[in-house]
Amino acid sequence: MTDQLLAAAERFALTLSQYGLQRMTARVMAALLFTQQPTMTAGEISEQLGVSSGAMSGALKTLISLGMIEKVPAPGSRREHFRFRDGAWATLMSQQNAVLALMTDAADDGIEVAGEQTPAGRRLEEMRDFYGYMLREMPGLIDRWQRTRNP
Amino acid sequence: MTDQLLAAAERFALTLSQYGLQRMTARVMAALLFTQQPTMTAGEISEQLGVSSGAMSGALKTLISLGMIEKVPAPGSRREHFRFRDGAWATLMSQQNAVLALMTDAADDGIEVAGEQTPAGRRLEEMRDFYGYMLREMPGLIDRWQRTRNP
DNA sequence: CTGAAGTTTCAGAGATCCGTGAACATTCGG
DNA sequence: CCGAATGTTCACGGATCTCTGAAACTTCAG
Repeated sequence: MTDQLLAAAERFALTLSQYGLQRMTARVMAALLFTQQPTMTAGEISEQLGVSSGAMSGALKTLISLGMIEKVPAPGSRREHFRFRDGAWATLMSQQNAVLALMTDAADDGIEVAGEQTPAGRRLEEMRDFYGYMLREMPGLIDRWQRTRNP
Repeated sequence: MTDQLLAAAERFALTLSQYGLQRMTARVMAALLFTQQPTMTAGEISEQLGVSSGAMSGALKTLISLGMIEKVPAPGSRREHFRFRDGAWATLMSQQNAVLALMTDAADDGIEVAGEQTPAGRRLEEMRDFYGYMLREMPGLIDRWQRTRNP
């Protein structure tokens, strides 16, 4: 693993962490994305990043729950191996749908309290309509991408 | 403004802040979204939320730069009035395109360093392809929504 | 069954982030 | 112009979040 590749990985992690992802989670994701090995063990990652095994455990758990990485059934001797999942990015984007649904619901709640024919009600209706639209359209969009991959 | 509406606003702000938005920014956004007035002044918002004017200034600046709210040219007497912008949500979603572009670029960088015919290169190609696809599709998606609004 | 390697959990230290409050700047009515 | 009302900036302190380190737990080879 060249220094240049390591540097690119860290740069990427830094960017991600500016967009809401925890720093350690971003670094671990980057490590698994940029490594030339097919998989890495928790120990390898924590050594490469120079962080404790405790931090590893947390970050790996998060990434698994996000559907970005997966445990690999240990080929032979050692312990847990991890790898970046095929289709991880599409999975990540799909999970945004939950957020869209949340926004739609929040708007509905607000409309109920505010009343439809009020300033707040009208504002909330625009919000509900927009997120409702996105919620209907996104799954198809992602689906179409997946179909171009696996025809 | 009923207590019930205020409560719904705070609940909404809390949700937003769990998804990356700063707490204060989320609360101010919620106040302007849920108010029954057409506009609010900075003073009105900070009083309603019980926070300092300093915090207001920062939050309002952020929301303006995000394209979520706008200054209203002061109808008559007082100072700055603010209101939630028409089409704010679509604007917000459009700004995500910058993130998509960033991800695409990061992948390109990585591929250049890693080489195409390597494990890292192939992983990064999937990433580049996915974000490239989203980047091409999103503007049209949002455009179509805007066209249904203003035919 | 035993012990070593690996992993998870968690309390607390350290770092980071955010809002306050006050000083400074700006704007507009008079 | 002047000055009162409003807006902005920023250093500081408190709140929050994150990582470490160590102890407990798990798993597996022998």
